[in-house]
Amino acid sequence: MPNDSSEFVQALREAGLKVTQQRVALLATLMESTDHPNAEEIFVRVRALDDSVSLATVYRTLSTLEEAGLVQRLTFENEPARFEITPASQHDHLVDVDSGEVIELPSEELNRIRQDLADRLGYEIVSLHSFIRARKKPAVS
Amino acid sequence: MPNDSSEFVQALREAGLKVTQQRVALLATLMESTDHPNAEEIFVRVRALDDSVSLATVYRTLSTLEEAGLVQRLTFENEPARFEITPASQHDHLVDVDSGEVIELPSEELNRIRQDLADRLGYEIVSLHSFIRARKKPAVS
DNA sequence: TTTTTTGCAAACCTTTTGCAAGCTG
DNA sequence: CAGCTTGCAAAAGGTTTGCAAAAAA
Repeated sequence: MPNDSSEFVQALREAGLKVTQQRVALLATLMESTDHPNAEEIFVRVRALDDSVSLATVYRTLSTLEEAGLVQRLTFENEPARFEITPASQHDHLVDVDSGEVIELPSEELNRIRQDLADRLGYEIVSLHSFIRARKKPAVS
Repeated sequence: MPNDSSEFVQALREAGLKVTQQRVALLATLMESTDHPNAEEIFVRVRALDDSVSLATVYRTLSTLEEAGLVQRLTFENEPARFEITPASQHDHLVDVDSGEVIELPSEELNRIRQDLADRLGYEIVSLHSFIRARKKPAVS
């Protein structure tokens, strides 16, 4: 396994996962992606770095990395799952129903309230999945 | 089409939809369900009322009713979509990752904050999909 | 060398769809 | 009666899996 210097190699080691070319390529791809690509899109992008990667491996690796907490799966309606590198702080997503664009919402306040609700019910939060489907309002003159 | 007295018949009329035995049966089923069943489960329950209903119709009807705003689709991870009669007030869902149980969270405050965030970005909310995956904490003595 | 990971292709599962027949308004 | 709705069976689309070969530790 190449290039121990990479931050991804380290992340994989810390997660107790074997360091493979494919996993590193996938993490690198996801790190460069500012949008929220789905498996198919990730597949295309990963192949630019390593054209040996198969779609099956993309799916398998995404699940593995999700389980390890390195990647976050976003489950929206009527579309394949999207993915992102686990963000420093949890946030909600606003999905533009017309363009499909995803905007990340700052939500410390939302997080605090949710944390509180869960606490009160005796639950600890495992993960959060929040998206608001919304439509751009005509600009106010 | 039977029994005009039913509240469901009226709801369908108001939505501008044709009143069919299948739609009424599906609405009745969903109204009786306190859990959040998926299409397959709804299919089984509807057949208790009207054994002519097909699974295809369950899916088609759910989509139709969703579009009409009478039904809400809940998209969780790694499982088929679940449905509920459109609730009086929007709420978040807490999903017990061990049991699969879904708990509805009171969230006027969350709603207000989200409304605010969307407003500020110039968006109007179309629908909300929020679920928190959580695990029961051991009871504190 | 042992064990895990991968590629390929086939399978899976949920959801959608074409079509002819049956209802609704 | 015109047009929407349904049942059936087949198809679609995203995701998973069995297996033998390849790579990691």
